[in-house]
Amino acid sequence: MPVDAVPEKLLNWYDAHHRRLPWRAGPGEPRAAPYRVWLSEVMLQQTTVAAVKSYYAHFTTRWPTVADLAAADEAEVMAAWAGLGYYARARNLIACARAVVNDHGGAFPDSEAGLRTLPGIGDYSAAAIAAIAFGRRAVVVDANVERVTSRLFAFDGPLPVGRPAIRELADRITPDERAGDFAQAMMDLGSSICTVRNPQCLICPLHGDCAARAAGNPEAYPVKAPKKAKPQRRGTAFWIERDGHVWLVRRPAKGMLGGMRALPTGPWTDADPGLAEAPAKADWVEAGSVDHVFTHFALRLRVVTTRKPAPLNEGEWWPIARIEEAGLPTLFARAAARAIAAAQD
DNA sequence: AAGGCGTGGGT
DNA sequence: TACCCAAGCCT
Repeated sequence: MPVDAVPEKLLNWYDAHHRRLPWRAGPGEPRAAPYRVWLSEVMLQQTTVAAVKSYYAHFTTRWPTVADLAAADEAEVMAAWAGLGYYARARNLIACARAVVNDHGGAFPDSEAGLRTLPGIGDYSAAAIAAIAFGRRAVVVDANVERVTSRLFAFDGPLPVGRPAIRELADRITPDERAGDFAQAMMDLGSSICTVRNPQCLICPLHGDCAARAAGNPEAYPVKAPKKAKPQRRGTAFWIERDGHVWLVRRPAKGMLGGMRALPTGPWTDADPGLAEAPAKADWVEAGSVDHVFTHFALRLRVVTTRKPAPLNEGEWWPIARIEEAGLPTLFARAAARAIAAAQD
């Protein structure tokens, strides 16, 4: 099926129907600032537009330039990221801002290769920023592009092995001009029309060009390798209270929820660890448990509380009335809510 | 290079 | 309900 007309059709559709998003250039503005494009792309990695919006607004208000972010207090940035997930992104965000200021004179590299060297910027983000912020011709491949492209060509090589081949197909339809708009058009199309389930082929601008549509099985693409089962793990969180304050720790920089404030916990294992590795000697009171699902395992976190702890180290007393300002990841925000609710029973 | 790494919305 | 999945990156 010939695809020569695909770029023009898609760009025409984009001109008429594209989403208005805070990080996109407004009318009369040719391109958004590289800092804003970069910030939005990092936030959008594996994350929905709806979830990103309020975080993007806060970050751009609190840190309007890359220099502001480079000079920011790390703990404040991590707390501002709390709830968005994939916290390595926040650590890399700070490292990247500092690299731009220290190694690139405060300006983002304007090429895909230059961007690719920065922390937290991989193949996708480098291509997206080069195309959207700098007008470069780059082949931008995210999950939307993989879905649209695999359907367009009825490409049935299973992911992730088939990924390089899909990139070749995407390269074939990427125009020399307006590659940034083309990429965003593919993503808008993927999010609104060429969806994972129930694609709206009847209103798709590429209806007549799509091999999967012609075959009547668009939902069959992309083909994916089977996924593994999620193990169930168990752990215990310790809510230690004194004079209206709770004891919080900071998790190690690497690993789950790395660098984030948290309630103390013991190890997360396949059996209930109980009170093993409690941070203090105390008479623990049950406060219930929280079930939380991560990318590669599910966790049942038992919450226990005390108001009379033995001495503690390496942590801080945080006012319970302002617990939402601690920047707890969602797991611990839920555990905290459980402890507070239990105290009122 | 396969697996670690969050969360919330949709079906 | 239980599952799927999202504008991926890093090691």
